[in-house]
Amino acid sequence: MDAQRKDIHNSEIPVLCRACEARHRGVCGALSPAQLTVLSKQATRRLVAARSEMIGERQETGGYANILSGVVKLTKMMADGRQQIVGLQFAPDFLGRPFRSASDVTAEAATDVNLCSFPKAALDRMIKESPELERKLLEQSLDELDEARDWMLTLGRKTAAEKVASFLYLIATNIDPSSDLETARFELPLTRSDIADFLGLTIETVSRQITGLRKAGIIRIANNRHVEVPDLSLLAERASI
Amino acid sequence: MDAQRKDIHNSEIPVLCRACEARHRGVCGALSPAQLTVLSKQATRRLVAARSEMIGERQETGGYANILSGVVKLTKMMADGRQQIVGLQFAPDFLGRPFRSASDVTAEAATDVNLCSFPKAALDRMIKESPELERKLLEQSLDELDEARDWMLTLGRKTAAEKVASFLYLIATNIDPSSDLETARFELPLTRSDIADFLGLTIETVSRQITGLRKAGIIRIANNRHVEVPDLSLLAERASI
DNA sequence: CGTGTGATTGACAACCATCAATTCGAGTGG
DNA sequence: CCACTCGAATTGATGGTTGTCAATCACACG
Repeated sequence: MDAQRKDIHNSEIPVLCRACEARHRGVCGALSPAQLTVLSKQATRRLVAARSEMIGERQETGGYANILSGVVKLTKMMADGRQQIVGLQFAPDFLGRPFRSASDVTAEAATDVNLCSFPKAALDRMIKESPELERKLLEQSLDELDEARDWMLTLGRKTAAEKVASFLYLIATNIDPSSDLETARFELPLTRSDIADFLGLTIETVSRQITGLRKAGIIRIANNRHVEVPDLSLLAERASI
Repeated sequence: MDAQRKDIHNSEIPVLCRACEARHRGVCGALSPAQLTVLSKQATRRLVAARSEMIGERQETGGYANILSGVVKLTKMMADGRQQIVGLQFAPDFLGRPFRSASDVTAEAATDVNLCSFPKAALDRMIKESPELERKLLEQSLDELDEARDWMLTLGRKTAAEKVASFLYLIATNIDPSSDLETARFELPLTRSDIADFLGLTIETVSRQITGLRKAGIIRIANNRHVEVPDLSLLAERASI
């Protein structure tokens, strides 16, 4: 254990991790090269197809994972089938929950998702050893809390038009690769049905609001999924942000 | 044996802390008697009157505090005045945020609130020294995240009637001292206006739904604030929980 | 008694959900 | 290549839930 820490090779980053974003912006940034080496030996890369549930990634047979690419939606469902998306996670977010969870959330791949996943035990051990890692987890959960609360305002107090604009703005600022802060261009990671479940609306209302934004020139759409926003500030205005 | 140890060392617990619930269920449970002593010397007890903002307790001149009694509401407001309560905190919750906050939340006393507050620097130092404390903070923030997500389902997918029932159920299970899990009896900590802001409704709708529950015999109300719930399971049913 | 704040109740309108029909796009097979 | 199918998305017509505006009530306080 301590011998490993002092290993003369400990400045070498494991191959698997070298190009990984999680090492910079994600939780792995809290790990030493030696710890990364230990963890990477137990890590497996997995591709999860869009629309498949990732139970087993979370609660029960709990494992943890970093999102390498793609979008994961966290959903809650009522007994009668009503559904609400309570969170979206993007690369390089960390998936999975230390300790028990009071509430039941289902994780599902919204798009094809690449994961780097670890056995629960391995990471739990590492959490105990490394306060830095725990700090990172605390920071991510505080960020998620902020996001959840921002969205509560959207759900509780915004009109359908504002909700849809808010959603597009959220996606634009989270996925767009070009992101010059003026314009955006991206593929929607969610279906209309997903968007409705995220916004607490119906698919018909979502569709009508999107049409409204398109006719107003705020957005352009091709193939139902490809979106262009010529002026993000106009979109933000529609979202009342 | 552990209980015995606790009793023996009880004499080392600072006077201020002896009867404090935060030592058992709150973050102070993570501190050693020595740490408690250090912290308690810098702690001050404060009474905050209902309806007064507790800015200064959070972000800017940030301090931290434990809630000893009362209810604190966390609110967000839009530029045009629309408002949403994004969280309620009860004793012995911890108030305040380590690190910076991405979003702006205002804390306000819903009822008269008793606080045990510390200077930011003192607790920040202690966080660095004590992984246990950081762990407690992580656990509380994960709990808050669960609560926020539960509430997102309520905000996005429940009807006005279900929302009001959900709210009453939430309060009943958080405040009622008798709490025999069958019946409940309590003082509402929020005004109708607060309830509306919590549920994403108007005060009129809240009032109508409360009247509906009263006429259906699910609840009894006196003085606008005193509520009795003869059968909590009936209330849960109305809330679709 | 008046005044003020919070809560209730009523009448009406608006927004969004529901139900239904149509269009669009991507596969599939004749 | 076209016809067919299937799911997703759009569009339209209508109704219901909830918001808005307004009046009244209840209670506390000067």
